[in-house]
Amino acid sequence: METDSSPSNSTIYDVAKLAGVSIATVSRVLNGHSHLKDSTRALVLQSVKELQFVPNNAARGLSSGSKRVIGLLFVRTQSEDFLEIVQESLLFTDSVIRGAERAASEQGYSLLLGGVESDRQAETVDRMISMCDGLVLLDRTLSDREVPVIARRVPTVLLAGNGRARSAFTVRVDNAEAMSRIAHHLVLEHARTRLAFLSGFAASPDSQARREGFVRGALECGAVVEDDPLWFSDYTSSGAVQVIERRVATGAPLPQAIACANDQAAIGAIHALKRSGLRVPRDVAVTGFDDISVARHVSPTLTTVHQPVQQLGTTAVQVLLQALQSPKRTIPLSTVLPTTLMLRQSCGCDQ
Amino acid sequence: METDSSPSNSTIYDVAKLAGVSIATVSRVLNGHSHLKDSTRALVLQSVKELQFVPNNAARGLSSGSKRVIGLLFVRTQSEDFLEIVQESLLFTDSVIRGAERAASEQGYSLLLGGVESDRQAETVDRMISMCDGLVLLDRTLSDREVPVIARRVPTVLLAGNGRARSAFTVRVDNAEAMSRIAHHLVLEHARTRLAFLSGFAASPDSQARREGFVRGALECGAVVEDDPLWFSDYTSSGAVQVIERRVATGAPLPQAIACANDQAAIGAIHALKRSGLRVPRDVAVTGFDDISVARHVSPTLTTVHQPVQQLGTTAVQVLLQALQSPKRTIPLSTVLPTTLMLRQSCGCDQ
DNA sequence: ACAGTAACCGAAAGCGCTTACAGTTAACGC
DNA sequence: GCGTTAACTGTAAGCGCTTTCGGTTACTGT
Repeated sequence: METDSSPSNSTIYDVAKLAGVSIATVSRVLNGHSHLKDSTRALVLQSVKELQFVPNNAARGLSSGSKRVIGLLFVRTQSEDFLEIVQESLLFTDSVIRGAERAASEQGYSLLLGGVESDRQAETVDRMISMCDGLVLLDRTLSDREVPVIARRVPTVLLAGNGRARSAFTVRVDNAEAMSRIAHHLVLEHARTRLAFLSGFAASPDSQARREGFVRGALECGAVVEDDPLWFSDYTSSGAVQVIERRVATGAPLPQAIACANDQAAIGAIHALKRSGLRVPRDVAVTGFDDISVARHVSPTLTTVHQPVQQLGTTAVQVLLQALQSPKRTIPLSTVLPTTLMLRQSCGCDQ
Repeated sequence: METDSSPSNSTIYDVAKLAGVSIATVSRVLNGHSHLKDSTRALVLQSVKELQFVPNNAARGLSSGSKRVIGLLFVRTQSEDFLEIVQESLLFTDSVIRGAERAASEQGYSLLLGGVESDRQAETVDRMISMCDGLVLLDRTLSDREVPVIARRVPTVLLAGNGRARSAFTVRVDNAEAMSRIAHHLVLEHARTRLAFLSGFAASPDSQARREGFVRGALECGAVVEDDPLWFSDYTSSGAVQVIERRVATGAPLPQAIACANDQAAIGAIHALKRSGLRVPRDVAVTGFDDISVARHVSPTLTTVHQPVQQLGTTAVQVLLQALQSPKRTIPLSTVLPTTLMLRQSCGCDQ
């Protein structure tokens, strides 16, 4: 039993003694119960202030069963090198954290951070479980196999998954729907009928959903999407440059519009197209996804899809807290947040 | 007493019963004590695995006095509007958070986030104190008056303060030293003798320290720094533009070099100078501070000072953990991390 | 064979709270 | 005046761990 290094803080007993009441009464005052004489309450509060008393949260948690902490698990990027994609995911995670922290704080909860590295996963997860009332998992932090195991042990919300998981609550944006809207826009507003989708990692659920939505949207308007493994890339600008160069080298006429899985790729694609002497959007329209901050500063400005990133975090926490506070009431298993189409120059709008 | 919503987790008693030992033995196994028969240890570990037992951290904290949580207090930006300066401080805080989380995790601690809004300060602070073994305070999260009060109640590390606080441990970069080096560089390498410093907020300790170091460095080399209230600004690009415009309007010959309190201001200054028909760095050299990501992409590329932001977070946590773990040993009250001069085009280097 | 010792383990006392339950008092109606 | 109720407050039993202290073995050496 090691003693606190700081001047040992006062306890509820000290407050009770000073106020001349029982600890039960102090506790009731602290927790805002009714049926307390105003004079008693005032007396207790006075003593609390005098002693600078702050209840010990560990004791509180132990006794009440609720620790008032929720945990956020995310992938901790290994190194500090600033590859584009790392930087991007960094911003995404950070914004989610901000949103989550705010939402938790609003309800008197705190947010505990758990960065997961591929090794020592289990350790971190166990630590988080032991400390939190519930968890928010960023997508792809844990493998699909593990999520249900966790979810069975502690209330869990999955963030930005593909929405298929039925083991935990899910909060996400509708990637497919957004891309479908882009397809419609390109076909119906800009009369592009030969299209292509530049994918991110083939294994990425986000990329898959975006592709799927785009193809569906295109078909709905009678357009076609090139189907060639050539179009699979890796979310980076340089990856996109390569794809465009190879595609140009085939000699076949290019599609009239290229939708990219994210903004970085779109920027790379535009760059490569220009270098091949093509005009964007006149010859080829290009769109992105994410609405990163430079999207409105490149030339042409980039048409893309804006995700409410902070709100994803906020909503995840709100769903989790609801689940914690009313386990009985059924809460929708999946929450979908709306995206916003940012129509700018690269699709042909806003010239 | 509310019951856990999830299938009530097993306790140390369950493990003990299953293994046929006492809870004391289980506890000892869990905490890696010696003097345990190997067979007993194995038996207990087997039971732990079987029951998926994870010790309740609240109970642990209550009993041992150490919660294995450290808290990070930062200013929560109010709105989601992305003013330049907000964006920048956002990145700074986020990087610190990343660094702190990593360092905490490495020692088996978790990081608890506490975003402070101007109202409801006390509430957040109390919550953090009640949950954490120690706190890291980002600079200017709390007023100077409050820091000592907190520090007296719980071990505290101040991040990026001016190093004057003697009430708590401090981790920071040496703003003054870095700016002094810049002054030396401008004078000795580029032969600029008439200089100016474009300040941030007048009240900002960072800005003050940077100005002080710059002036000192300039004097050391026999150069002079313009001393005119005109040069006080607000860390923003537009603020810097105004300053330059007013300064140009005076008709007096401009200084040969302008050191700015941060990169945003430097970028604004360069913009304004160019618009007035001046060449950077030929006519006027300009430098920044922070090394934001666009610094290497503007034209001319920006000479500036790079801070090890993640490492600030990491170091703060390490100092705090040392203080927690060995309260007896004296730990240096102030830790100063080195900065790196990024010499690029805007000072005249690297043409 | 027996004290002495080391190695190992269990009993039990808390850590600082919350809350069920059991008072105690004051006010009220008849 | 006496039961009845409402409004308060106190007593005490835990919550699930860690750790002190002491007890039980199982070896030593003689």
